[in-house]
Amino acid sequence: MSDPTTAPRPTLEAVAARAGVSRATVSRVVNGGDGVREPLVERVRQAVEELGYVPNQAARSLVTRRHDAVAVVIAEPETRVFTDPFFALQLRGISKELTLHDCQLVLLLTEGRDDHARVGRYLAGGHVDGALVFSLHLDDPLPGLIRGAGVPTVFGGRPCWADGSRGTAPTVYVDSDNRGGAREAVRHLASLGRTRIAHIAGVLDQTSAVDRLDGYRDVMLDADPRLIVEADFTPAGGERAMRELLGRFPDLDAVFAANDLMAAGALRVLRAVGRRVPEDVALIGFDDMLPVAEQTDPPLTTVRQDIEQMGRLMARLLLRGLERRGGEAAGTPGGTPSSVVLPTTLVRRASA
Amino acid sequence: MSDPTTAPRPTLEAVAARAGVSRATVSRVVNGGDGVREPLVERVRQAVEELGYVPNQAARSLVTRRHDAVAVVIAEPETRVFTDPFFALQLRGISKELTLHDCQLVLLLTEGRDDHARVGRYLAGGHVDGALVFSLHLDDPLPGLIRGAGVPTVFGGRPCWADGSRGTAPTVYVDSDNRGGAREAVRHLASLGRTRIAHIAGVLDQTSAVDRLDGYRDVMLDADPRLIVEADFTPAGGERAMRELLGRFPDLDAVFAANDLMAAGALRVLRAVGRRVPEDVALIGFDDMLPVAEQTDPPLTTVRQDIEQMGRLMARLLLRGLERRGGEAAGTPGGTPSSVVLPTTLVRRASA
DNA sequence: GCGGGCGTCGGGAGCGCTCTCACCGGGACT
DNA sequence: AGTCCCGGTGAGAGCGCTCCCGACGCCCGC
Repeated sequence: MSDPTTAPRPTLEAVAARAGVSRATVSRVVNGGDGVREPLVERVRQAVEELGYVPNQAARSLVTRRHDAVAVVIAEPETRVFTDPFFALQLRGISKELTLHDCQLVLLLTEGRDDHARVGRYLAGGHVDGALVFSLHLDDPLPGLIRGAGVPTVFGGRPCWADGSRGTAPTVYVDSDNRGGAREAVRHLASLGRTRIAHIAGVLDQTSAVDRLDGYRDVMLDADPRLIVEADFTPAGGERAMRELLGRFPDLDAVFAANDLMAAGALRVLRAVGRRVPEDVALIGFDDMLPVAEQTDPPLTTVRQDIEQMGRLMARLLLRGLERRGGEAAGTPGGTPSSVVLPTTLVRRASA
Repeated sequence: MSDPTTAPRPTLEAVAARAGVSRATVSRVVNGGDGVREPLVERVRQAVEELGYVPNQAARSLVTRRHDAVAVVIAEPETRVFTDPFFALQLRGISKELTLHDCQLVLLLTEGRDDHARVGRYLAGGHVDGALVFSLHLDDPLPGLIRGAGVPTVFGGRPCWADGSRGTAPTVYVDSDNRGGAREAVRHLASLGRTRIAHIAGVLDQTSAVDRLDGYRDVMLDADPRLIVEADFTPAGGERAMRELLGRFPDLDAVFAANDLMAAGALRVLRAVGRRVPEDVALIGFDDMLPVAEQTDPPLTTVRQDIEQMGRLMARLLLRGLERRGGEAAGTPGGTPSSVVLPTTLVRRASA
């Protein structure tokens, strides 16, 4: 706690008095200064400076119905998903972009049903201009709630319903090219002369896991389906899956895991049973989660996605949509911002 | 983007009309319903329900001068520090506690000087009721700015000035017992019969690094100062430091690293030069950063801090301070909330 | 049976801002 | 020379809410 004597903050009125102009003029200057002659602008600026005037956002919002704030909703931050730097990087990207536009970031973390209701109410309450939503699971009710709330929204990661082209309003999302990345990884394994290539999939109620699996399948057109094991994105899950796979196919010579954590688990099992990586079994992960991918022995070859960039893009898309709204109401050139899929890159280290 | 036709949200007035009462009565019901007779309360509640009324926070703030929102300021989220789940967990703890009190979380990430000014302006602008601030570096101007802004604040981690008892206003912070945890780690190494115990310190412009070093010194009272090497909290730094130490003391038999990342780096070097862990050299880290500590080989013995709990506590302390303010203005029993230092626990795995 | 007090309720002012509109002056045009 | 127009400025209304205060019962006590 600091200063308990809350000094009364100067108001527009006070600035106007000091500058010898009307409230309206001060307001104009504060909001860009268009239509005010230079000498007056200067006088007002100085008064603002001297008084340390800061606009009262509440009063402003009351009349403009804008808040210069967007909500970032992160659903179900279980320890597992929260443990990786994914969201931190997204947030950083989002924050940078929002800052550029003088927009605040209201963070909403949810877990469990009642939280969903709370978030729904908050968004519907019109406290923010828009929302950036991360919802990982197929059965998550949150996206539906949000669409109901009528708040402009951009999703992080392709939401589940966005694959079938429903008759619904267009959903804007930013995702990385999970499928393409997976394809590249598997192709790389194939180019190494590997033929028995297994896949440790993530939880298949997430589009990212499904897409990576699809990418694998794109390349391994007629592979034995038993080469695919679904796990849970954790190292322990990766271990179990690896053991399972080794049991089924003692002769397998490559593994593509749907994330680095599972790859790390798989790596431990491989080493434990005496398989050399990459000589006997080549291994590729996904995410390029640095503290893991660089720390394994050997360091992990993996598929990198530019997570911070995803965040920036989400924010940019949302803001663009918002200003379109405020502007010509409709029909402005450019049309509705549409979804973006960012490219991935294969990072070659030692494991494949 | 969704529904472009923004439906006009119902106002207090509308609810009042529908319930056949006055605005004032609706307001009373919405804010707890004290002093309104039951049948009326019920009627109003129903009207609220039917109209889907949500209070306009801006209008409310305008008169109450409260915002039901606190800022979380995270200074300098360099990739290194942002890469570990530390902030994510803190945020989760903070979010949970704030949610309990119907309080919003405004996230402010900063990097660089101009950002500081921006944050200072924002806080001084009175847009939030309080602030939770994470500032890691000794020379960070942010804490000063914030104190200047006159916003109730709780710090995450002991700020640098809080050690000397200045005549300034009391600073409230939440920290974990870095020094005690370090002591416990080093004592554990000693109890294993190790005598040549080295310390890989973190960047010493952070109080956490300094405290951990102090804890080491508390136990190793007359150790050779050359057993201490300052590194930068990264795996690469840990590697360099380890090599340095091995050069100086080929006979060292234990290492306490100020975080898990450096411990992981040290571990790689030890293995590379053929030292067995823990047989030849025992190794302890700090943080219990799961994706690292559990993935190393052998798994890392380390000092755990309950990060989420720290977050919760910070929020609780701040909120308590805020309600004291709003309440009896001053002199309420209980006094100013004071800083809290949370205990750490030694997690024994295989490396020591 | 009557006055004071308390518990409920409504009226109204006003929080600080934006925005519309009326006003005013000067240059260009008829 | 008079009129029109237009850029610049000020006055005033009103955004949706809270909170103060005054009005109105109602019950209790004398």
